[in-house]
Amino acid sequence: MDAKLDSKTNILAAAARLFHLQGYHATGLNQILKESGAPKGSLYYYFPNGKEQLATEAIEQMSERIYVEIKNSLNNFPTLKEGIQFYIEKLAQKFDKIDELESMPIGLLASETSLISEPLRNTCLRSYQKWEDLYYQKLIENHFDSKDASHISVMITCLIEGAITRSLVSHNGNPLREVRISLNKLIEEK
Amino acid sequence: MDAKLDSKTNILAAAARLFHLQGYHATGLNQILKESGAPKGSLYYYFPNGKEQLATEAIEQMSERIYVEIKNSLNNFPTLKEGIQFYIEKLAQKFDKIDELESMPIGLLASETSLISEPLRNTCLRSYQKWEDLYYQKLIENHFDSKDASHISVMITCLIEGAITRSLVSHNGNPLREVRISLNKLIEEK
DNA sequence: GTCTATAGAATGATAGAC
DNA sequence: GTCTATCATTCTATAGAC
Repeated sequence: MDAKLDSKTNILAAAARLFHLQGYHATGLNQILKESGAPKGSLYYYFPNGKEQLATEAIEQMSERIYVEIKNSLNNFPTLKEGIQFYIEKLAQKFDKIDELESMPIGLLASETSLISEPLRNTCLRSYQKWEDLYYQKLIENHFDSKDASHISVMITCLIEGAITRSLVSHNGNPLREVRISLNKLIEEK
Repeated sequence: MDAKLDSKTNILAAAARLFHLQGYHATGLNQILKESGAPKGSLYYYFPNGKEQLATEAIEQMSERIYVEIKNSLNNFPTLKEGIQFYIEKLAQKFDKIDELESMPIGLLASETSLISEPLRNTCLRSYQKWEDLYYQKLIENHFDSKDASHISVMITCLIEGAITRSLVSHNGNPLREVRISLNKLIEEK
């Protein structure tokens, strides 16, 4: 039973890593299978809808991982302002050593697939909304009104995704740090 | 002579459109040729370094087009604050009718290629820096000090790129409009 | 149920005819 | 110089052996 589960787990783990690092179209099923050690038949046994299903589940897994990471970051501090600073600094550090980068949020996959696959677009949309809800709830706790809270939540997603792209091109986490500073101005204490 | 130039021009125009809409790996050379009407031999005659060279020149062309668009937007207004609002609103409108979208800035290509091609990464980096220099110069004109101006310039790039991704996933330009509002707060008058 | 072998199409690239 | 025909490779997906 463990072996069975491991096969599916291994395929999904390899897929998640490669999809988020290289993108949807740059990642072949053969590469995923080679890295996971599983044969091709297993992939279509566990993921009968092929590449699209594999990508959907990979995004969901990554989404959940980031959700937990954000949640933990926010829980360490009384305000969103402080928590988000901590989270972004951790993110920035990943981009300083670009060679060791082994995962990043879903922006690349979202951009690649939003125009060609409704299931993948919806998965990405739900991910963003789940993260934004974490920000939103924390802002409500911090006595922001609902309208401001929901505005700032979307802003944070945009800022982080854009800064990730910009950091990737710069080969360092400095753009993320610029964003971190700006968020201080954007999230005014109530 | 016109025919010669047209062949190269047509290939590049089709490539620029498809690369920016679909991404680097999702766009095949055959698709580019089919859309441009040119035969495959011509592509390798005009772009001997193949797909990578074609993408480089496509990004440079798109970069220049956006540069002019930003420049014109800023020239219409006395302050960066007002000019950038105008530019972003124009951008947002493109995402409201997602089916008619026929080009968007370079974020997707940048994310796809920054880890696998130094020439493409450098082309993207130069594009971002050229746009940021427009913002920077306008801010200096508006009497911002150099440090603030350079910080805000990078911020704007990150915000716009992130909001484009977010708008793509939402299938409307609202995230871009949220960003537009926030920029009012982030660019404080001096 | 697990996996091998392969189909069928598309990819980027090239050689060589005209 | 311009373009056609084809290369080897890789892609996703499937049929069928065990």
